[in-house]
Amino acid sequence: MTKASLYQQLKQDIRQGIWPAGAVLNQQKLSEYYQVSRIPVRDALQQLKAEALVVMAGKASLMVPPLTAAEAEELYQIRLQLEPMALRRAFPQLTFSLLGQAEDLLHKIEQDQHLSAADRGALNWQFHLMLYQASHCPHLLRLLHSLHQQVERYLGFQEISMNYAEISHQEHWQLLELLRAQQLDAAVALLQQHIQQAGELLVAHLRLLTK
Amino acid sequence: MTKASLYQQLKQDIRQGIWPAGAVLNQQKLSEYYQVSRIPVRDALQQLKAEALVVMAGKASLMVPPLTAAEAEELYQIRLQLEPMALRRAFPQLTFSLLGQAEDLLHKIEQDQHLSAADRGALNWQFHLMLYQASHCPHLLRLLHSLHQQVERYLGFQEISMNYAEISHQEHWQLLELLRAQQLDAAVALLQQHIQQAGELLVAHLRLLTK
DNA sequence: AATTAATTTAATGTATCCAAAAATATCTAT
DNA sequence: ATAGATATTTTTGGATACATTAAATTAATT
Repeated sequence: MTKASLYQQLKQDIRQGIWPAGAVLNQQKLSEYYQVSRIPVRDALQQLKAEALVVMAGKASLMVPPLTAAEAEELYQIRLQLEPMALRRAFPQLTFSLLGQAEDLLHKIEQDQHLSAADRGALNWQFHLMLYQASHCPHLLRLLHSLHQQVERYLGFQEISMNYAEISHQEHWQLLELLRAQQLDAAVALLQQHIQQAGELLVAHLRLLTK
Repeated sequence: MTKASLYQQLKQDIRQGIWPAGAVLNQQKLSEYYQVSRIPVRDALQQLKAEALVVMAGKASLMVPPLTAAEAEELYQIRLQLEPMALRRAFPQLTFSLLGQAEDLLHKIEQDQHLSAADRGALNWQFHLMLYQASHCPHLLRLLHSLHQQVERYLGFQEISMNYAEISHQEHWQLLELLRAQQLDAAVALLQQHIQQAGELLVAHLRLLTK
């Protein structure tokens, strides 16, 4: 288990609930669990902390942040501001090659019926990223990637991702069509609606759970 | 030199050009310079890397990222999307106490004529933050803070910060007035103009320098 | 009985040492 | 002389050991 992969592993394990929301992550436990010394654990935690995938709990300890409707709402609002921007900036440099690669991803999602929620989520994000990366805005892409990782923690709720998968998928095809037809404004409008809708669905669900 | 302060110190020293853009930061040099072992240096670098205040140079080495017009433009565009959002979300919870504290900051900037560019920048940001923090959006505030730190690296160009200081300051007073008068839309419009103008000034200056 | 102070326990922070990897310099062959 | 390969040096990554600080338990006092 090398350093970069420990970071990846920890992140994945947080997503998958091995270290659930609210769990306190101490270096010793983690170093025993992953069979490494505390040093790489610290490095990984430091990185995760900077991305807010773990947060301070008390004065020196770290924990997996709890899931709240308020946080989900905030994250989606930020995406709602930034993703349209990414699409607009990518648009002039979108090539048919990129659009084709994006289409390939959609086909892959359609064909593999037995995808886990996590895998489907990853592919969905790859689709979005494929479009955005033509923007050549490294900071923006980094931010969006980070936001998406935080949102991903909420997608453990199977009901949501299942309910959402179909609408979402259809809208992805529409998005591609609009981009092919050079209809930027319509594409952005669709994207906004797409994000807002997903956010509202998630928040509504979370509010039900916590009441 | 304790851990948290080493991180702060390094960040400040990068801002102040002790480690200039393009400089390769190796752990040994830093640990000698700051008279600590490599471990806290590594921690600090890891954190800075996650915030993109240092970037990979080659396969395993880190460097202070170069300053480019393209990056500055990107950072200001992101701010332009997020800060209006922060202000809108803060607005309903803005108290006269907060507005008063913001006003105090403006007075402080006015009175201390002999402020360094860095100190002035810090106070300016505190002013903005004072308004935004009522939004109670931790992620948004964290993002904005991070963006601001990156932008700060560009404010070493004295001409810019001087040229900009006066306009900026006047607009800050206007912003406060509009908020006191409950004119949210006008305040947001002013804020947008304020950010865009600052961004354009900076980018124009950078393009001149690199040509 | 409750609250605070003190002591113990546990966790984090740091230093030194060793191993692995990367960057650099050197050497050979064309 | 240059390109490639090899050896050397430098630098980063990781483990163990120690110091310091935070947390928890216990004891003492009101």
